[in-house]
Amino acid sequence: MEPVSTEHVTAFRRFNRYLTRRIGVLDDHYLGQDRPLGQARLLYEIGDGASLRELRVRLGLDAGYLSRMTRALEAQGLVRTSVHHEDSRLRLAELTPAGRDEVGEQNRRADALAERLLRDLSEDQRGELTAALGTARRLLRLAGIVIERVHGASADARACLDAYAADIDARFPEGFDPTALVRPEEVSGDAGAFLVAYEENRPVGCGALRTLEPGVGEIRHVWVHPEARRLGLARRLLDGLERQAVEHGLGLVRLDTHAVLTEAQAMYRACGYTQIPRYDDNVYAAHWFEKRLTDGAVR
Amino acid sequence: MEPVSTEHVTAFRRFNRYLTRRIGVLDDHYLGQDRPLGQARLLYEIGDGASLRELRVRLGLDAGYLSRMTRALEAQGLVRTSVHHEDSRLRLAELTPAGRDEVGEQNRRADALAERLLRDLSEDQRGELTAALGTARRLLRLAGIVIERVHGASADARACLDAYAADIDARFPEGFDPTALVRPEEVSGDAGAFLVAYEENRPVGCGALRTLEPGVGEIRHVWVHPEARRLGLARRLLDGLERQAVEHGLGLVRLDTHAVLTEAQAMYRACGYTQIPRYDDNVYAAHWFEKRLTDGAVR
DNA sequence: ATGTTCCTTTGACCTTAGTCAAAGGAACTG
DNA sequence: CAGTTCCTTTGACTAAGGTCAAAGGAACAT
Repeated sequence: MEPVSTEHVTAFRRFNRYLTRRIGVLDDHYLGQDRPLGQARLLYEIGDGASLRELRVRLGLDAGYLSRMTRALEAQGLVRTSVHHEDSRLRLAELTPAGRDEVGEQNRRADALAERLLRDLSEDQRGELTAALGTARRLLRLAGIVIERVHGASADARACLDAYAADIDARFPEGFDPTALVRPEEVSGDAGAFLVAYEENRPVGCGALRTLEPGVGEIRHVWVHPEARRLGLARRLLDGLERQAVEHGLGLVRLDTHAVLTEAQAMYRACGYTQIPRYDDNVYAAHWFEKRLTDGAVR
Repeated sequence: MEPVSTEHVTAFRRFNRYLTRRIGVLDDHYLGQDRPLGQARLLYEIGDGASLRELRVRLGLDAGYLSRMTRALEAQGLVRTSVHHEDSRLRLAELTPAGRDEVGEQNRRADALAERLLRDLSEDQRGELTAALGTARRLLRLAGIVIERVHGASADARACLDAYAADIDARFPEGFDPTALVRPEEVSGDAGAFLVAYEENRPVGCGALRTLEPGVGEIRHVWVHPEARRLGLARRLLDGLERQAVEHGLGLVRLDTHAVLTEAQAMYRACGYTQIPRYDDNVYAAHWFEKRLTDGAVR
């Protein structure tokens, strides 16, 4: 891993310092009106309803503390609680109309604050700012995603593959038959690898590597959750799979793609893959690629 | 003023929310170690020494609260206080070596946090992020600067003109004689205008408008503090001065520039000024420009 | 010199934020 | 169905953050 140069660290910290000075302080106190911060945040987080358990985890609060705050909001008529239908240990919280008003007011104030901040810029400059913040957010999100190797039969792996299958079933004109997916044992242990990308502990992408023949691997099922697209995550997954291939002694990797996945093809080309003739009988494939990973290896 | 489209407001708020979620929470608790936040912030703010009064204003704290916190830090051996030489009502606080260590540790932790955040990006992506954050900060700073009309003899006006004079004295090969500056009454009331740009209540730029002859104004002394350059502030000042000109019934404005101020010349051209022959006997001027502000006026 | 303003300290208080442990009811496990 | 785990509530505390008013000393204005 290349070291992070101080230039970038400094730039990042400078920006944070500036932004917190400029808005962070105002933000909380101003937006929460005269309501305590904790309550304001809780109100906001309840949103369209959530169980206390969920809220506890999301906000990282002590159970007792949360219980009391919820009761306080209830006493103010902003929140209504009820018992979960199926699991009566769980308590659900939802906003009353008054609570919704309150959150709406919070949002209006935040908007007004942002608007006041942007007002003195020209429309061009606002566009430039929006673009810059978009880029920054995209990169920070990408930086926050961790990729881990999991067993092909793990719950997260299955969840990703299910989402992947549903996704391409909708995109391939001929649909997609889930039995064409890799079997868990093909992508686990010495046979291959399965990578899952996590954003804030939620799986948002995956990729599989299996062995085609000695020294030759195949990359399959590179998928990114719709909400995590356009971040550059697919490249990172591909990168991770290639590293896995090398570790598995697979100096050459191949992959195929469906005709409709044109962005994927462009990505593979950009990552050093070259088109080759059909190497399998995958009915969904229209293009085949390969990439040599280890130098000097003679086949 | 053009309205701010919701797109930009939303983008800005989304970014803020994201960043606070991602780092804001960690930041404070993590960086302050086991020291209370208030104390950690105070320590950081004391930096190379400051009076309690200054700190009170900067941090927006209650006098009693601040007094107690300072004493607490003093008791921990992190801060030393003394009485101001000239005004013995004021109390000065400065860091002891131990306090400096503590702040150093805070900084190291903040750096480490930033570094961990950036580590998983490629060097290219880090560069892109740094650039985006730089752009965002530049624009936010610019948006936070307010331009006000002040009297030409006011303290802020004089301070800006002094800085301007010193600045160009250093840049003009032949130096600059401050008696060539506009007189206060030329740029005040009906005769003209003096604008000062404030960033967080500190003057960071200025510009003057005076009447050359009926219907013709002259823009002079457009200056931006070195730390506020490259934000686009000069343009905003110029803009403000042109508006003042129109309000003063000056449909045509002229200005001159010194040969060495090439960026300024480029800016004037970009803002619609056209070069004209010498119209004054300013010994420092090498180029003369003018711009018509009101349509249809016949001269 | 005298009244006013400014800065800091101190005492008295209050709210918010957060922790810990005990306990009770519901669901899950074998 | 017995034991365990999970979720919530309650009581008992503590620390931190923050406010208000009174008071004393220093500087400033006239």
